Amino acid sequence: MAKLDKRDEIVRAALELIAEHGFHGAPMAMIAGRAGVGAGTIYRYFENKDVMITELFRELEERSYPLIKEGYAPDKPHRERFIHLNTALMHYFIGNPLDYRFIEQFFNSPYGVAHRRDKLFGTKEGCDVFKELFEEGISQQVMKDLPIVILFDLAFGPILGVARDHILGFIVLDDALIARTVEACWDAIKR
Amino acid sequence: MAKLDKRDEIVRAALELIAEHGFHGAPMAMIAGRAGVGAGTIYRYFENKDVMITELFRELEERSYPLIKEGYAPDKPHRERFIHLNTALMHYFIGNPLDYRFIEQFFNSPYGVAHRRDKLFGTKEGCDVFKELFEEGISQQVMKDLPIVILFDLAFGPILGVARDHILGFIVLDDALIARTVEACWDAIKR
Amino acid sequence: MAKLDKRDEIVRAALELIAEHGFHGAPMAMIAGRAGVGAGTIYRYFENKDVMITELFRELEERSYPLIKEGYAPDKPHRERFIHLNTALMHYFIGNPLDYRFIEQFFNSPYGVAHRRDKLFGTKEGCDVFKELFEEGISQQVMKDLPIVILFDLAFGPILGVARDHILGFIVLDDALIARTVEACWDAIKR
Amino acid sequence: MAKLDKRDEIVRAALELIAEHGFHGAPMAMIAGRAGVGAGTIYRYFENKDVMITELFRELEERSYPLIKEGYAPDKPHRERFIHLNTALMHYFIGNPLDYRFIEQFFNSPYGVAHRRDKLFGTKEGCDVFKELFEEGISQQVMKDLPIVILFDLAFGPILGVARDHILGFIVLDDALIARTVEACWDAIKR
DNA sequence: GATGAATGAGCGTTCATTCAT
DNA sequence: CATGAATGAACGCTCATTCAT
Repeated sequence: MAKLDKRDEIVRAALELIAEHGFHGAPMAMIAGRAGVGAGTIYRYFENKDVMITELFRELEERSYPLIKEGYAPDKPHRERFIHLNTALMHYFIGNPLDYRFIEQFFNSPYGVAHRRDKLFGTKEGCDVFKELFEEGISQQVMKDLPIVILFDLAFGPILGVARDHILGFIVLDDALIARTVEACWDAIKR
Repeated sequence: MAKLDKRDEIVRAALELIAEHGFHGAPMAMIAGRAGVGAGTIYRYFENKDVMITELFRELEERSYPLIKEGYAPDKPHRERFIHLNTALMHYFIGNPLDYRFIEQFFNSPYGVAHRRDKLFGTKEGCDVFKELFEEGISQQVMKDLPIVILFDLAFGPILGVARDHILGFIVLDDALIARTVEACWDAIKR
Repeated sequence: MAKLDKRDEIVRAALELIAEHGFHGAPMAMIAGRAGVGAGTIYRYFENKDVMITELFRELEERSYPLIKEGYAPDKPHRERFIHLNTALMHYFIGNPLDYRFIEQFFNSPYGVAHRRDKLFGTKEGCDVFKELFEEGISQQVMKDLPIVILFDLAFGPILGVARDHILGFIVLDDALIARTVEACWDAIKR
Repeated sequence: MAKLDKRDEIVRAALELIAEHGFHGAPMAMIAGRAGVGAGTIYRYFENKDVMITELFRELEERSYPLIKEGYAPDKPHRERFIHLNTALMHYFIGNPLDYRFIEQFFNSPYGVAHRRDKLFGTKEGCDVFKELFEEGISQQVMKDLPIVILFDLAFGPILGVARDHILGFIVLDDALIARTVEACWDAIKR
């Protein structure tokens, strides 16, 4: 097994186990076992468990970003662009429930708070398309003139919730329902 | 210290510490210490940590419910009723940040999932005002004809997010901003 | 409830619970609960748990002694006397399984060792009939000339074992089987 | 310290402490301390305390069985065979007082009851020599026609008792005394 | 570099005993 | 006298991390 393979296996195993059992239900030894490496080996790639989790989130972000941006046309109207992005996001979540569960846990933890702080105030890049879209939408008076943070909450809060309800089996999403949900989010932010 | 005082102290300490550090960051011994009681004392009032957490949530629910329903007029138009409730909810959250953080942790945990399931499918009462309002709104074609679960997500997801951002200091809410946020939620669910 | 009643209730409850669950499976609070008294009340009658257990054993001994000696005729031949006593002992055990279980636990514990030491070397009275019978039996060359301790083991060891097997359901004793077992014990000690 | 050494140290420490203080008087931390290992180390070798105790008993059994059967001649008369086995058993006990005390505790506990049940009714092998000897002895009318369980009690009850009295210092056994005690047990079971 | 046995601090929980009422 | 709420030391057990091999 090459070096990168090992790292990948660790990442994969950690994602699976944390998604399934939460941070505290996924001991390092279990992750190592699932990854097929020694427990000590994880520490060659990650300084400690916290760092591993943060790193893992970063990789998820990087992996998902292109998927969401795929087919994104910056020239289309704001509404269309928003719907494109949010639909892609929803599809990403329900198509990758492990990723979703991990991200949800991450946001709802001290890690998530720090991360959000960095995103909003720091120099960290990430949801830049969204940010740009929102800023443009506000300035062009297509969207409500609310703090951008609030627009994020209006746009993504329901998506996260609906994705969770689907993954947990409370509802069964189909393309029509996704479209109507995303549309409703647009109603929330549009002028 | 009278008996009820002790229980209250435990509840208060648990709420504070869990809100601040999460379930796993709030050991029973630390809760006992903060409450000024012996470690074993907690177990006179709660069978175990899980039961304590569930109970704590239930008390929060009971405490908040009247606050939210206060001044609620079932005869007013749906829009007004919705805005009343959601505004009250937001005020409750930002006025009781400890409660908010605890509730957030609770929902994002196995407890929360079970609770949500009971609420949605079971006979458990609780968010009945909301449920009734939504069902009525749908049938009277004032609100979008979406599964009620999705309406919940559209209505509360943003509120939770915005409340958190305020509590964490990412934004500073005032009455105007709250009003406009709640209004935006209404836009999401209204027809 | 009069004073003696309380003490009796405690003794009864302790016997039941210890017989059923062992010393460590019978917390003082549970004993108090079963006895219908407060937890602290036990300590008015017994200095601590150890003392209570020792005392309890002593009472059992006192209670059983007359039952076993009942109908004992010191003039009869040794064989007949031995068989009378051992049969009575067996009947006592299988007729009072709680007593048996408690006694068994008691013997098999630090308490039991100390008690046995006192009995053999000290001034404590108790199994005097047996002791006299054995000493007489030896001196009259009816029984084997073995240390009296060994005679005790030969005479009672099997009785305890068979009683336990009956109580645990490994065998079903009837009068004939008891008679033959006791007879076998006699064979072990007789010359 | 090699891997097997650690396990051996744990086993030795557990045997010593349990023999001396009983199951409840031998906390895992104390066993670890005596063994010179960390508390968690025990759990690398045994799933939990119960498993450790059961395993320990099994190892004792395995260790003792060859000692007891050594020199056993299945062709000799029943009497001689019985005396050989029971004498060997007695020697094993008084030569390994720690083993004896542990075994005694084990039998007098829920573990022991379950074990006995398996032995008597199940397919578990173990005291097979004894069982065979007894069954043969009964069918050839050399021994009393009693349930085999009772024969076990008559044969071993006294041995256990006498061994304990020796270990506790109530008597001092020598070869002659052992011989006469074993002989007495034979008298109990022989026709 | 890779391993996994070893560690021990820390967890949730129990229970004999005390003492204010 | 009787109570039972309160205690806190002690228990069995877990797991992030280290380090000898």
